[in-house]
Amino acid sequence: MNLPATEIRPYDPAAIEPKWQARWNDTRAHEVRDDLPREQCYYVLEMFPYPSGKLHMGHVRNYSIGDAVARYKRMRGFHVLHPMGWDSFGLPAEQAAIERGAHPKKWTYDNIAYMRSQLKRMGFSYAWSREFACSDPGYSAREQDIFLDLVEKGLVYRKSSMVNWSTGLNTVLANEQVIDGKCWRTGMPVIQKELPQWCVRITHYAQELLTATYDLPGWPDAVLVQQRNWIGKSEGAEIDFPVDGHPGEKLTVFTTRPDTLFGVTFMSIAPEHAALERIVPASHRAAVDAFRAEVKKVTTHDRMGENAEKKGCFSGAHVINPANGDKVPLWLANFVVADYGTGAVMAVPAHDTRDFEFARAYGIAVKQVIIDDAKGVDGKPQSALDEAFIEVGTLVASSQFDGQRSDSAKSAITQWLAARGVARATTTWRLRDWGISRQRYWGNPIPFVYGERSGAVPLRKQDLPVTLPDDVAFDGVGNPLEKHPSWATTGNDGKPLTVRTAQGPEAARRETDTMDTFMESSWYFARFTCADAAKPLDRARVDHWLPVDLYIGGIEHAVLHLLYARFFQKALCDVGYSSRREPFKRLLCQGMVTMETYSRPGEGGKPVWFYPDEVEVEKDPKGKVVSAKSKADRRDVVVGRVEKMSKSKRNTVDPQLLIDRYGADTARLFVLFAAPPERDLEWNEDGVIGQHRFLKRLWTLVQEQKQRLAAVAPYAGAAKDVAGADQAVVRKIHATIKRATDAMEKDFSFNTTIAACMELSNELKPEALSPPVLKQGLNTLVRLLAPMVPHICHELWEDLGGSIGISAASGPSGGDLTAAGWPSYDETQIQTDDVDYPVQMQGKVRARISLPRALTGPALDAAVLAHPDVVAVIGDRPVRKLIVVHGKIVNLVLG
RNA sequence: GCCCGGGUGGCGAAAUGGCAAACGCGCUCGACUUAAAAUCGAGUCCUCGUAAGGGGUUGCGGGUUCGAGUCCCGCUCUGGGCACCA
Repeated sequence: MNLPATEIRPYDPAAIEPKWQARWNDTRAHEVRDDLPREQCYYVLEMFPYPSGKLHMGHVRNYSIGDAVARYKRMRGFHVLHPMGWDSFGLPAEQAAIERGAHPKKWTYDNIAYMRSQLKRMGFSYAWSREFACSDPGYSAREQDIFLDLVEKGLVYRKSSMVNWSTGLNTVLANEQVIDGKCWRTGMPVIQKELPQWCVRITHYAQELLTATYDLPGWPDAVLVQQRNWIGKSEGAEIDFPVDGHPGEKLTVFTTRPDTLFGVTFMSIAPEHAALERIVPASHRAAVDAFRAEVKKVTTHDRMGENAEKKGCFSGAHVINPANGDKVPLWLANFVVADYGTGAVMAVPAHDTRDFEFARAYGIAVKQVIIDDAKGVDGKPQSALDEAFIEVGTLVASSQFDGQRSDSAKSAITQWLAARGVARATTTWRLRDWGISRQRYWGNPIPFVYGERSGAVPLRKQDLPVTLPDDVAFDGVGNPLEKHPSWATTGNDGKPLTVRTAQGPEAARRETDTMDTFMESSWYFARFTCADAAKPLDRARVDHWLPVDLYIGGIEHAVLHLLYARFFQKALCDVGYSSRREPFKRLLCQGMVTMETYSRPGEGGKPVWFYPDEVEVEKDPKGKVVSAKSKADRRDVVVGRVEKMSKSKRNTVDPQLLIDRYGADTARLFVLFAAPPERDLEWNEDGVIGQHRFLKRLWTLVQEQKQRLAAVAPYAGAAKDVAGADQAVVRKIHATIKRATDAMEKDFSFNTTIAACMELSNELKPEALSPPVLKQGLNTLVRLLAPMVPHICHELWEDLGGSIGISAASGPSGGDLTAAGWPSYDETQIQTDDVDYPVQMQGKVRARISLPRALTGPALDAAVLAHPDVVAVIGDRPVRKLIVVHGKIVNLVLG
């Protein structure tokens, strides 16, 4: 009894989506209290965005995943904390100021306003009352408080050191921000420069950061492994080598292979090493100075990158091997890193690949002291090595250690030297302290001042916050704060800035560097638990909500943000703000949204990028782009590789177009359906139409049936009490709920959840079903889809009378969809009475037989063998083996 | 070089060791329409065959198993991370 098409309300997302968004907003539907039992609470968080202008596809994917989880958990009866904010300090704001004169603050907050409206238009269920931006005084000022707490705890120090200097940004970068020797933002070269820096002592937590990675079962292994590699613990020994002809002078090396000590034939040392001043003889001074100058000229990448040439220079000095008294030459080497280990390395060409190459190049002796066990131990070294032997073996030519295996000899040799006071067992870390000084305006000021005579002094908490001046000029060179006429020298009271000393007030100048923006993202998840607190953090609420139950974001943050955040949380504990030492219990790393890039070489080799809609592409039959032309001038552009969508490379697709055309629900459904969350998603929106059709079909079906179903109670009985299509659909309903629930609980495979819902939808044929079963089917679909496509589901739930049907798994009952809850299923309702067993022989299905599910064991075996179709397959051959897997399959092995 | 992923139709992808290709896109045919769009129905891995039906197929080569896309060994291609780190 379908109604005439003209009377059916068409599916109009532009009408129903704003309607529900307004209702959620007006009823503060997604706010949450902080005082409910923790086991009933759930904290789900997506990495907050940098307000770059507008949402991109990666955001839409990230937040659609998070919102589906948040809404699902609410339907399961949890009190869900699902907040959103803005990582709003950062370089692009300043670039905008330089390029088009927009003030960073205005540019940033305009972007936030627009992006907030986009998030609301997507219908994401955030607790908006907790929203903040990192550049808000309420956040940045409290971060300054925390900074002073860290200072007091000894976790911040000032150090002059070689830093990564971005020639593009005129600022310092952390190691993590240097990619292939280039700036991670601009791609411009990074050089080494000596500069005073504020450093945060992340290395203090190196061991804990490492150990705890073995106790984070909710994190993907790939991320944990990356963090372990980054922390880079290596155990070995420091060994002192006296310098020949300089009594009292020694050079200390760090090695992980003390077992090879008797094979040392030279020592290599970093060109920057301070001891060189004292020990290089006059005869070699000029050569050494020339070498050092040459090394200093090139960038770290050119000096030590994968294609860098190994270069060395003999220092003229010799050192004495403490194990055997050998006098070996000291070489400067460009590949020795000054700030790892001790900046000097004992070189064993026979047992180290790099030393071997260096020895070959400079004609230095190779002395073998470890013999490959596999080649037989005859107590003599092989005549000549053609490559370094770096495996475990047996020691030779090593005095009293001859015959020991190299793994046990490590500690034996270390102890022997330690007893003489010339070596110590040591652990060295790859992880360095985090330099946070940035020569930039749009960041959080570092709350220090420099007294004229007394040097760096932290501000007192009552003198905080340090606020940025608004009247600054941007010309793209250096730090605008430094060039401001008065800011650095004026106190909060407007008077000249001073520090107190025993001798009275002393004129002072503010630190003009600002903090690395990774500082802000290192504790925002904690601030969301108590965004209204007067203190930086309210310990009770932080401990109530942390650790975040599920944190969702891009895999590209595996070592940057995710390591800093773990460190910061530990530091916050140690200054008293929390007792939860790990911030994120479970981590879901969504794959990147990728797309081809289009470019042309521009001035100075810097490419000029094109947006996808500025080019016309030609595809091969597989859909791969083979060539492209600019629409503007009809000339070819270079089709680059498929990579992460990013504004700088312009390979972005604006999600707003999708929303405007199909609505937020379709956009959400599509990004969830296109691939499982952790897989990279090469953008192609050909499939969007399928998701839109599905929603439209569901909509139309409900509109057509709602009057017929108005007074009908959904079927709530067992499958066996109905027949035919009804019975099949009841089973399907339970099976679908099971699949959807498993996906939500186990692996967030929304793509298969959606597929399961489509299958159920395809079976809901009104003319074949009784009204109660049809209503149960529609109710179930609406509830299962609600976390992913909330607007249409709320609307349809109303159309269906808001009734409940299958009992809610948990949570209160009522007419509201969220309160109605997630449907539960009954495993026994899924199974049919008979099982269709495929009968397999030699890997091929030869027959299909139907037998009662109740049959098991020997009775089932007998029934299989007696079945006429099986008898026919067997023929007159003997049955060597019969495997019957109950409920699954039959396999015959014939003679 | 080392450490992680991944390789399944024309495409996005499914598949607790148990009937490979569910679901969707695209495509073909049909219905509705003056027509188009929208919508609905049927078909769509390859191959032999008019058909019924047969054979083959998850990057390559081996192995374990009654049974392998799935587990093990070796290779290969590919994406990502780390890297003269002593």
